[in-house]
Amino acid sequence: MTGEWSEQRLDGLPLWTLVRASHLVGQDFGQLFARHRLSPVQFGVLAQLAAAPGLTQTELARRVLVRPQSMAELIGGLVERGLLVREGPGGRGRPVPLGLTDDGLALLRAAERDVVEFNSPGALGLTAAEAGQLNALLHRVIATRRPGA
Amino acid sequence: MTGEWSEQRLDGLPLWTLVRASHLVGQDFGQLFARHRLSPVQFGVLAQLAAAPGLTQTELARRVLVRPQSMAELIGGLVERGLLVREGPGGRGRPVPLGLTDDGLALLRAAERDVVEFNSPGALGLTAAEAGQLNALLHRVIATRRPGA
DNA sequence: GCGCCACTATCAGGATCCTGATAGCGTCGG
DNA sequence: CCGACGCTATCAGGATCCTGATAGTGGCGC
Repeated sequence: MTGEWSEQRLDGLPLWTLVRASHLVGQDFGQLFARHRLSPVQFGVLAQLAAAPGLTQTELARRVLVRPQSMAELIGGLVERGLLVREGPGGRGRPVPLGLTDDGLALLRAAERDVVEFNSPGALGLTAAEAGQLNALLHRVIATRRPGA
Repeated sequence: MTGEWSEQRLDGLPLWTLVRASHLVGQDFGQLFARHRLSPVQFGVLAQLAAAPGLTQTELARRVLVRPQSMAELIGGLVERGLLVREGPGGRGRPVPLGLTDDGLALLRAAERDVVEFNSPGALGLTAAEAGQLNALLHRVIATRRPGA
């Protein structure tokens, strides 16, 4: 059981394979979003904000899985580019609702087109049915790991 | 087609789901490996080295998907802890073969036990058959994205 | 033999995200 | 009324990995 080590001992573990695959895919996502001068996380912020306008900074952080501290600088860049607006006075301890501008929505749609193309079954090396299966299984894994939402 | 934005527009995209799932899983992997005072990448290095002793720093970097520059510090830590040995004189432009010590192999096995447990179908919320399917599909995605190896 | 070249390791600086600590706001019980 | 508490935003410092540039090694053709 604990004989010689072989590389294949890890190949049968779905979560380890998942992380390796994501590492690869994540790099490509980075390049894809860079064409729109966005980071993957920034794209996530835009998407969340389009679905639920008026989200606060911390709430947004929860949804894209980063810490609230990381949001400040990230959002600052988007605001400077006119893609987001801070609504309300803001300030040290006051919640700041964020909103998407028209430019922000337009950029989101443009980036989404690329993302959809990038996810086409052909680009994945899978059939449409297999891509659907993969997606469903991944959602199950997420649901198991995040009982809340 | 470009109507109102809804959050579900991204939910059907396998690669985007993949990255989100990996984000979650990656955090748990980090905690898991932290119990052995390892980072996920360091575990990868140990595993690669167990499978193929004598690998050079750059070759190792290629296999664990980081840049050679990131390896120096990472390996330094492992050498200081006596898990790895640099074989040969080394120096500025000379290839430095790395090797695993007995302690390194022992730690690798201990960590692997945790990883296997973490990957049990129960922990994934999947049946064994589904876990196998997921793993196979992910390997297909990796293969498509890395025609070489 | 000698310069060119592919490769390796390393230095320097930057981007991103983290943990821990600090400060302002609003509510709710006493 | 007011102090405790929970929440929000922010500051400070650190970890990790990146790109770009520098330096040493060994092989190859001329």
